[in-house]
Amino acid sequence: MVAPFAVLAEPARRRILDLLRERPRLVGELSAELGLSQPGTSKHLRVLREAGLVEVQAIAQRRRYALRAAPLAELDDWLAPYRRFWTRRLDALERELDRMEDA
Amino acid sequence: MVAPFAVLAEPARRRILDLLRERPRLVGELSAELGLSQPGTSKHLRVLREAGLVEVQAIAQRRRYALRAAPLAELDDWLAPYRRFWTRRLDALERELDRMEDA
DNA sequence: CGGCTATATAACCAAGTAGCTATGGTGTGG
DNA sequence: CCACACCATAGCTACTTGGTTATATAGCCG
Repeated sequence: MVAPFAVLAEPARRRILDLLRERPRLVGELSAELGLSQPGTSKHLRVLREAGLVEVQAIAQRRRYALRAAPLAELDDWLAPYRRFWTRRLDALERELDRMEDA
Repeated sequence: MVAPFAVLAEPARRRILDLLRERPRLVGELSAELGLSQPGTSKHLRVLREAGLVEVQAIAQRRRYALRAAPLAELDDWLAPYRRFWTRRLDALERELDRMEDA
């Protein structure tokens, strides 16, 4: 139940979640798509599992991993109070772009 | 221009941003509030600076650090496609809580 | 100018970790 | 029931990193 920040610091793990967002996958599929060794993939999956970010379904000797996005809410909560800081800037940028289009 | 994920994996750095969200601060203030050594604090500030998450203003021999939230948008972008996955669950939870209140 | 304050950088160390290969466990299918 | 496929874990290594102390740089003030 480590904060998801540390878990998501690893690009490979973000990539796994991106893939699972599409549909659940077997370890072998993930390993192939990541271009990573099978044990390496399993290690990342373990971290994600312990963080509650994925759930496993056993199908014979296979393991189907699926996304569990709930813990990401914690990340969103941390982010929330910052949102107004950059939306302002984006608004300013948009106005700037609009001005450039006019010219 | 490292992805902000790795930068924010460190609790001390998230704490720094939280403090700067309130108001800009000097290194000494941050060091004190974090309970960290001054060099340690400076090291974190360097990482945040290189990630574009803070900006510095020199005042004599002091350094006033301020929040620059723009790079957090990248984090928000990554998070966006996941949002619908847990809002569903939260909605369900809310309905459940409403039901409990009624009882 | 001399000493003090504020900060950055350097050098070092201990701990964590991501990758690998090797191996173990388990269920399938021929 | 046996050889194989799928996956997890163990064990190793190289690298990264967060913390420290020591030192350098720079500006202030008496």
